[in-house]
Amino acid sequence: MDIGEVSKATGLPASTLRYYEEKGLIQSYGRKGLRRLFNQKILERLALIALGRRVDFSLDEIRDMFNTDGPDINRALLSAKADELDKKIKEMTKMRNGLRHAAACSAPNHFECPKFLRILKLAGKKRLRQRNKL
Amino acid sequence: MDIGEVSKATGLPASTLRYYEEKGLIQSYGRKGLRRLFNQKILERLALIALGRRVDFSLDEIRDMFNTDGPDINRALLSAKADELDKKIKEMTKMRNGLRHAAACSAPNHFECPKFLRILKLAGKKRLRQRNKL
DNA sequence: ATGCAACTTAAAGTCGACTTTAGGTCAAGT
DNA sequence: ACTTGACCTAAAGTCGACTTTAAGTTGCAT
Repeated sequence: MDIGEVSKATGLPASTLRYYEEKGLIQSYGRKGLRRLFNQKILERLALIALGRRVDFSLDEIRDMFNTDGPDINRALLSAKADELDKKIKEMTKMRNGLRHAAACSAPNHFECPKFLRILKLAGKKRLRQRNKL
Repeated sequence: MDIGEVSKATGLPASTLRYYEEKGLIQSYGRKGLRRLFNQKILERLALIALGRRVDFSLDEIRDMFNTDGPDINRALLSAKADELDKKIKEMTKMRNGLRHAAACSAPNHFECPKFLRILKLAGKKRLRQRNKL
């Protein structure tokens, strides 16, 4: 298939496909005249790249994950990436819960609502509490 | 507190704080000469901004979420953001599971391993199966 | 054989989120 | 009074991920 077909199939502009090739994320299997030729499995790879982008991997990271040279290095990289995702999933979950509360909350400034802040685990400690029991 | 203290307390460079002020994400309560003066609660707000950034909100989005003018508009925005996060959490979970498998998988090309692709729900359908039962 | 839509390249431009630079001001310690 | 380090502003620069532009080439339908 030529670049236009890949573009149509994926929704990505041809310029993006050329850019991805230049960066080493995809390859064409040859040319017809000047024109790049891609085979079917590019579509799967592009879907994978799109998913990677959605979960905030950089193009360089994605390219590295495709590189199967050092198998252990790759394994470690994948693991590290999984850990990173795990951390982010937790933060996003916390934030989502906070936002759900804020959207339902009657307080006029969500962002000072103690419940909201507690959900986000921001500033739980009351500072300046006068005359603390000693 | 002056900008240097805020910077020390948060780890953010002063230039970033000025930039955030310029963009309307934070305010100083006044000046001493030229120098901005911030009060304590800036720290909480900056922590919130940092969390927002971590979960991929843009500065404009964060600023909008702080704006409590149209209470319903704000509510709708928060809800929409929560939905968006939910969607992303699901994608990230899928990707994390895929990566965990890939890191443990014996196959040399993780990215063509059918199990991996199935976890990511990419390309489940075998195309070109010859002589299909009619 | 001709036309032209779809391709090609290299280089410049854009956008968000900052950072860096250049040149200036000033509060506070000696 | 003087120095100096921390602040100030406006403007330019950087980085990643593309997009746009300008100028050229070519497969294919007529």
